[in-house]
Amino acid sequence: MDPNLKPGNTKMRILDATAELFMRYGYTGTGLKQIVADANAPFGSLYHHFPGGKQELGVEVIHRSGAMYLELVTAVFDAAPDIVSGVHDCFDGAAEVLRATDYADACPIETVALEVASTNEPLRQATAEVFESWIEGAAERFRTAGIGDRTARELSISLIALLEGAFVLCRATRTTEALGAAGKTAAAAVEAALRHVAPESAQP
Amino acid sequence: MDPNLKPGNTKMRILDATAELFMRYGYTGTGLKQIVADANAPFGSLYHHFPGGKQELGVEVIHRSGAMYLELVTAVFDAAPDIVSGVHDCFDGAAEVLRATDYADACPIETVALEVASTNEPLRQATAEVFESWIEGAAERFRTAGIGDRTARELSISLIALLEGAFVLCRATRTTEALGAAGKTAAAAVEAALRHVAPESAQP
DNA sequence: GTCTATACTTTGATAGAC
DNA sequence: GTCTATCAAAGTATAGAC
Repeated sequence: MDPNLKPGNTKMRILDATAELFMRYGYTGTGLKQIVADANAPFGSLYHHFPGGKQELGVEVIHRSGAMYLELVTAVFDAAPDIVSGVHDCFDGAAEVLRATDYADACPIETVALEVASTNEPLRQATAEVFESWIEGAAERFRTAGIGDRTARELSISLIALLEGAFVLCRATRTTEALGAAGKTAAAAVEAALRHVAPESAQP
Repeated sequence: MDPNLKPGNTKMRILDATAELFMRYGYTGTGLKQIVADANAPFGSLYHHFPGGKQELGVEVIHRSGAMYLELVTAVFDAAPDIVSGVHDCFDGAAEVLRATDYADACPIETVALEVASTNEPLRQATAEVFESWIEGAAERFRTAGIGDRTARELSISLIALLEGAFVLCRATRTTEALGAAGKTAAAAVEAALRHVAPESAQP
């Protein structure tokens, strides 16, 4: 880890503030002035730490948020007694966070991903890399549970799609109904995949 | 239908242009100047037809795009020999459109929904109404096939979440892999629900 | 109703003093 | 490295001639 990124650091505060603003207002909706205001940083230091301006800051925030979210989900799975419980915990936990933050904090990169997909190639690539890391992170876990390569990847993609799609519905409707329904479907999909695993290698 | 909305109409052209721009660049990323330019309309007529400015235009576009997309999906299902085929056709068709438009045209309101969820209440409400209409439209079809009320709604929500989530992944990665995986999971979920339907009332 | 010109604000970005 | 002042451009919105 970069030792220059101590908490309380100016650069660090800028990164954290940007991550939170991106989650709520998206990339285009977040102004640099609002970022430095929230980070209690002078305007000039933003361009000192990120000479590439908003885009460079955006790329760094995407990668950072993506890595943190992966860690978070990994921790939830590690704490769960089995994979299916882990899936439930993820969706339930997301619903809890969403409610607690007045339906503001869902996925840290989803909004940005959609905004930049057709307009900003470096940012688009950053979001793609994050999603790929999530997919492979989940797939690895499913393979360890004995699920075949191809199924593991398809299953991972489907779970992430269910989560991201539910985030859209929940934030729009200001309810957690969608996360509940999607969580059920996700758990069922994992159970179905585990049912096809040879019993001796199964780790439910 | 409002007879004033003939094709070629100024108002109509503004609505169409805005819908397309929202899909690619989102709400914040779309400027009014760009809208009137794409619609071949003078700037003043935008505020003549939409006195409420960008927000009023946005609400109308959301409702319009939502209704059109519902019609489109309904037509796909009606043309399919059975429900499971209909699900496959939807995901396959979406993938085809995405590829044909260089990964630009996915869901007409998803990006906007995420952008405005925490910032613009009238727009947020419009997106919520559209999603609710989609959910109930799908649920109605599943109930007709004999699936119970509660399951029909949960299934509908999950399918829409899978589709919206896959859109994010596909646009970010510029591949259609996610729509393929999500489509498989969606079809499997419908099949599982149909398996629990009493045989005499089943309409597969 | 159509269209042009313009007002006002905010945006991302830069220069340069300290 | 920190911080202030300012720039040019783009944003939404309005006024008013035709």
